[in-house]
Amino acid sequence: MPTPSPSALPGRRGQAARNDGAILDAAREVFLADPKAPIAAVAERAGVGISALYRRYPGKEDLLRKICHDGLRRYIAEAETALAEPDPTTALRGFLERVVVADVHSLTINLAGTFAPTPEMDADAMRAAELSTELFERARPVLREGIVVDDLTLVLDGCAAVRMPTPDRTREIRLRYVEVLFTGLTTDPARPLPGPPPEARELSWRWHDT
Amino acid sequence: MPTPSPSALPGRRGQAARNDGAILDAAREVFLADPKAPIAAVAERAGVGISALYRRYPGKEDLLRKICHDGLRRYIAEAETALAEPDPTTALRGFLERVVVADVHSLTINLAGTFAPTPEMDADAMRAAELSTELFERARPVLREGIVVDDLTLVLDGCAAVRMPTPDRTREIRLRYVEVLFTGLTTDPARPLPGPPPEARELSWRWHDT
DNA sequence: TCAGAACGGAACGCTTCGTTCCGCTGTGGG
DNA sequence: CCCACAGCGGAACGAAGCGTTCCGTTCTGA
Repeated sequence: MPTPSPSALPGRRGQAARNDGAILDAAREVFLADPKAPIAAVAERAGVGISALYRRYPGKEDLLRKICHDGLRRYIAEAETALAEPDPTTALRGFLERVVVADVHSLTINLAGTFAPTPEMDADAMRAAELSTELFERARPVLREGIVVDDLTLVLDGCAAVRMPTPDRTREIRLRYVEVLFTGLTTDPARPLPGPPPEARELSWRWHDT
Repeated sequence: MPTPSPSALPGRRGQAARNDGAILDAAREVFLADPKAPIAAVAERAGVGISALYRRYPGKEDLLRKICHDGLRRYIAEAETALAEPDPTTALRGFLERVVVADVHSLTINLAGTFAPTPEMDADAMRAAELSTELFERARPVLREGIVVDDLTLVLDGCAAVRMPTPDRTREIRLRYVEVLFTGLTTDPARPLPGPPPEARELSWRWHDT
């Protein structure tokens, strides 16, 4: 964020600025593939030494937090983008697709519990919940009866679980999956939905170590 | 399987027979909650010492294999049960529901790669694939155009990813999820399914260490 | 020219975990 | 009525993995 210039300035400073980005990219990829990956794997993928990591972050947990918080912000941004779309159905579908493609939810799920959330993250999480709810409420008329906001979380959980040999293929298949799920959400057969719907309380348990 | 009597015979022999079952149950629960759980956690949950485990299985991998193979056999049994059902739609839906409730797929997914499959397991896996295919082909007329057998695996992947604070609640929510997915699979909107469908080759990669 | 920012990577110490081992106990066949 | 031993509990061991620190090196920008 406070990086003066993205990447193009020369010399040692430029190298350092480029490393900033490389480390974050590497961390996202590595921790997405394996949430328990060693920090050395991140350094290797970024093409830097371990000390380049520790120069920027006091410890592993801080890096994890950063990655996760960035994901949360991305989620919020996508929700805001979706709310600018006039048609509620298109808005919700597009939102789900973009969140799935950005792989934001995988981060949230896999990294939950591995670090202590900051108050700022709690605030952002609350905002994310508000935006999701608004998106959901707008689309409610086209949704199957009985579906609740927190069902969206489960849908994203399910999509995040789909894994293919390559990241590109994973994206393709997840979009296919979103299509099936969205059809399921927006089609109302006679049959009622089974079981009590999920509640927010049941979904936040991941954040507190068992 | 070759256990002479389930649990009711007295004395040391009976205790041992009861431990057999307790260890398997504990292993299923523990490895379901955390595939990388230490073997000591299994012993503790079963209420036995570590040596009681090593008396029965040469090593951790063997226990993992056993649990997973049992799950695969359960899968086959459920598929055969489903094939006895005359109505193809009911058969497929019931099959998915039962596999999800039995949590068989979670085992397969989470434990894949942690042990070397035996030839017998390979054979059973092939048989499972055949049965799934037959179940799928029978139901094809009611399925959305473009859906393929291997999409079923993805559906099960997604359901297995849903986690709730308690096992009971997890089952309930997963069934809700199956309902939504099944509706998505059996409803055919005008829109075509995106992306190339999954292939078997893409789904078996989990079994070979990366 | 040179102080020091930035870095690479070896080394350290700690934790975790699979496996082994030893000593104890209850039992069932003789 | 015994006692050999199946069955077991859990401490102990050794290996492996990982987060973090530390030291030597390089290159820059004032």
